[in-house]
Amino acid sequence: MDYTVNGNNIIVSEKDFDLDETLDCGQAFRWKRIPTDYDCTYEGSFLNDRLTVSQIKKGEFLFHNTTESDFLGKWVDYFDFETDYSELKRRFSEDETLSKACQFAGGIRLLRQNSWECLISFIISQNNNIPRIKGIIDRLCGHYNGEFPTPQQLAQETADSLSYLRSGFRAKYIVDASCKTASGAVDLKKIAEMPIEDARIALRTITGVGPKVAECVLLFGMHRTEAFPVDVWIKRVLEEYYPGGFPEFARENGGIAQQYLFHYIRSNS
DNA sequence: CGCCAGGACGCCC
DNA sequence: GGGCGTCATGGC
Repeated sequence: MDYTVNGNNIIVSEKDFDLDETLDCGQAFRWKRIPTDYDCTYEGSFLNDRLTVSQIKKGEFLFHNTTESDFLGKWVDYFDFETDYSELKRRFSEDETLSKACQFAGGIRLLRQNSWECLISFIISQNNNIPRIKGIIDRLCGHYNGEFPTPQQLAQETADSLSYLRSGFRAKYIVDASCKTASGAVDLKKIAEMPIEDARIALRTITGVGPKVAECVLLFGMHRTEAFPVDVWIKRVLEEYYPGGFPEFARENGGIAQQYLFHYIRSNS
């Protein structure tokens, strides 16, 4: 990744990055594509830091109204710019299917999101579709001045008081996750450092967090790249292309591989 | 109307 | 320990 300061903006050059593929692939739900003259532009936020970012052309990006210190201090980490995805994809390409998936959607990066926001987001995601997930999270943040509520704030709510979300049966899961996080019964910072099997067990003490949601929180919210969420699409990939098991060499970054495969199989079905 | 959506729970055997 | 109905909501 290279960058230059240009007035109030930062210009970023990174070939292993595509805005649509990264921000609209189902790993984050609070980015909105807005119409501009650029290839594409997204507005969104990480914690309470808002950002407008455009793709000027393939591999080149404009971070609007961003200081160099904010860029280096926040967005480099969020977009995982210090990880060499070329090297990752080179290693993945030893496998034929993964090689095709990397060529198909090679601009996906694994965002380093906030674990708490991820936990609530993926609880909402269960048995749901992406547009509706976004709508529910939008109503949730809209209720708190556009910012994502804290565990303490949400712990005061009940399934009834959350009815404005229209999140259905998931409301009681949101309340349980919030109470357990606010009370310290669930400590996301500690869970992030645990051996992964212990982390899975700890996350699943929350009602409404099963294998899939726990894996998503580990991968997207704690950057545990060995976490491997399996949904119906990935199950299909495993049955069709990996009857003998997922290749050992790719497992330490299985979650990133999973992102490429997920996008690949969905777009080609 | 039925079906499905990046699932989890409760109950059954 | 696997199989299956149920859980809200909304788009198609």
